[in-house]
Amino acid sequence: MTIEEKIRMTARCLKALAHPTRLQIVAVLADKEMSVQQMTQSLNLSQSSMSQHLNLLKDRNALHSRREGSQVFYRVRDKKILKLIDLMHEIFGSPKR
Amino acid sequence: MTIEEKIRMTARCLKALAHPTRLQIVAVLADKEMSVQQMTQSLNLSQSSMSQHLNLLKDRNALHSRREGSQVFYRVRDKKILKLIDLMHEIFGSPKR
DNA sequence: TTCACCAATCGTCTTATTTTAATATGAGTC
DNA sequence: GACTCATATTAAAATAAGACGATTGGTGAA
Repeated sequence: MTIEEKIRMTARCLKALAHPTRLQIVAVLADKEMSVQQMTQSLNLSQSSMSQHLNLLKDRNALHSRREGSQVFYRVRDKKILKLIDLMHEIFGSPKR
Repeated sequence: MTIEEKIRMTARCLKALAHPTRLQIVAVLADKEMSVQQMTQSLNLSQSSMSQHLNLLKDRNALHSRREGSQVFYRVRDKKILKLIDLMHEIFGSPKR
């Protein structure tokens, strides 16, 4: 993997987290797994949108999914992601405007 | 600041880093400051684009700038940002595809 | 197999982001 | 002031991302 590829890759993954809804998803999944419909309700978003966000996060290796019957449960794949978000708050904690 | 605002704020700052060019900028500025033209050359980008990316990063508190005569030098405002990027690599290091 | 339920995908509309070219500002020199 | 070089700003066009309804797919129950 060239350095350019690595950079594109990292940007791609950052982008996955760089959306309010997806940050909320990760926050909600911080300590438990949830089904798509549970999240659809609790974050008040259409099922379609929710599914797309979840799929994106999964594709970028942020989430893991598990099917149980007709439901699909998602959870955070790596707790380090939560650490990353904390670090974000720490760095950009005091808003400029 | 409500929790929703905090989340929007964090997403906003993550978005600032979630672009290949801006990641490169931060990487290049990791250990030194550089003028706009130096970066324009070394990253092979138009002056206008570079200026806009730099301004975005500055607006999000990621960079700091200093004018010296007709030139403007940029540097990373907070070394923690570099830590953040390292953590990114660590988490998303092994690409899925 | 048919139905009901949950999730994923598709098509489209809307909105946001990025790039480019053109123009403007600002500093230093003559 | 006029001129040059370095940055910044603006406006337009190109591209990417997001939302939502409708459709499709998969699962289990009757």
